[in-house]
Amino acid sequence: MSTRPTDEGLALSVEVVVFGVDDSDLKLLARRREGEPFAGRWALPGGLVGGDEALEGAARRVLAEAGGVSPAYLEQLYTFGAIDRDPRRRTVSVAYYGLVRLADPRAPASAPEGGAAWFVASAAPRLALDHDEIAATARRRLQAKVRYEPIGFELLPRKFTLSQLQALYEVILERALDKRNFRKKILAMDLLADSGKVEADVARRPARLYRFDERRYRRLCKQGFNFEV
Amino acid sequence: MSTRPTDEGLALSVEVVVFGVDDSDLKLLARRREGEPFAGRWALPGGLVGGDEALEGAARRVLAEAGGVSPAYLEQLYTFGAIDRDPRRRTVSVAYYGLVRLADPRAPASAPEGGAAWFVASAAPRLALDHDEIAATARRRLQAKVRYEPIGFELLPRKFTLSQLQALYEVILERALDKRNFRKKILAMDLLADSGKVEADVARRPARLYRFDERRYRRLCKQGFNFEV
DNA sequence: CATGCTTGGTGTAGCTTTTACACTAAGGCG
DNA sequence: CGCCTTAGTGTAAAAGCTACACCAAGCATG
Repeated sequence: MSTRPTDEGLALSVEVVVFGVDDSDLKLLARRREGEPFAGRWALPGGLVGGDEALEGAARRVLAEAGGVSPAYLEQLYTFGAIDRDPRRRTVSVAYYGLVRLADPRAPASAPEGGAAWFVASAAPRLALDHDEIAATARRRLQAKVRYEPIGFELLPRKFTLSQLQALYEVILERALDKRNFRKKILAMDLLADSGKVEADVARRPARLYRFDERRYRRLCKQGFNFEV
Repeated sequence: MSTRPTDEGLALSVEVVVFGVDDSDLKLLARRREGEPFAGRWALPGGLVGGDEALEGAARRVLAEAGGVSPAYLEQLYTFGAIDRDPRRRTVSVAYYGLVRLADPRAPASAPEGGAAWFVASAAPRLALDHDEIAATARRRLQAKVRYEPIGFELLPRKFTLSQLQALYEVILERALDKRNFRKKILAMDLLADSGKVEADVARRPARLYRFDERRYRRLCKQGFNFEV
């Protein structure tokens, strides 16, 4: 029965798995490690939690530092605490996962700052420590959660077409969806507001642009509505 | 940007929410706090994580210490880290939740050891610190999870009747279920093995006793089967 | 300016799943 | 032997899901 006190060398950190969607790929943010061990290897953004810092605050801070990213959605994922997950010292890591709008002009997809880079999630390099496991857990969680909570919208620009939305779900869920059924279902939920506008600068029939109506969503939720795709 | 190093007074603990079902109530294990602050108040079993101790191991240890309980199911719930959640010092707490078979003769429902006691979950006393919030989170998680993973069986004796199972789901989900539809659905999944036996010592028509067939469940899962109630 | 190329946008029929609902069966008890 | 209690069973209507194919609109090209 192990009762060595906590402080004897136990460290607490956060790691953050950030997803974005660019065109038709689910992307993942990684950065090169600066410190030992595994300096120079790719890893998730992360770092120690300050003694007077909230956990989610620490997650946002490490993201701001690594890549200058500010996620539209951020949720605690799981806490990884295997005894030997870090070779230096016992480190317990609270993992978060987040979503960012890559298509937004404000978050240039290709060039995050500070040694960070976006990878297609299914073709990312191996990450240091147990970060591959953390990323895989985040991916499964995203896949599950996107089906019963409308968090997918956080990955699109504010105004989007139904085709963009469908493509997004197809990328995350890794399977094709029927166009008519998808549109029927989404529109029937009455969560999208028609912006009245259409796409510009496309060499084909332009599509209508919709917005996710968060007020209406919250109102419906109170009445027992359940999002599901 | 807060970067005080982790060790400056940051403590890591586990807290465990244990559920059991006795007759027709969902019960919750609590114990009286020994140390300050809030000595003598009811709280969740919990304690500091040893420097060389796994998180789940710590959860099992504190349960063994408080009440002598050994849960049939145990899962990490969430990590609570609000800066002021413990008045003494910054404490980050990894919460777990677990299920025990109260109806089992081996786990006497009424008399756990060591200052611990079972409470009907909806009528438990106020718990110290943020433990009410932790317990509420666990309850929501159990409610969600029981619907798409067959963990409810961990709360019943090994052999059980369909009425017991239905009553269990009604208690956890807090709503009535239709008897015929429930039986149809559960039996159609082909996860229960008829034990061939029936209840004894009941003053009415005795019901068939079933067992949950875990081998078959795992086999079906590999074929893409999804439990759902 | 006509043609073609590309993606947008729409309805229906069959099938599966879910819901609602009420009576007989079996055993112990008095 | 009659009564009490819970066990155990089927069906019909409604809702939801799946599969599937063609015309529309705008731009580009010759």
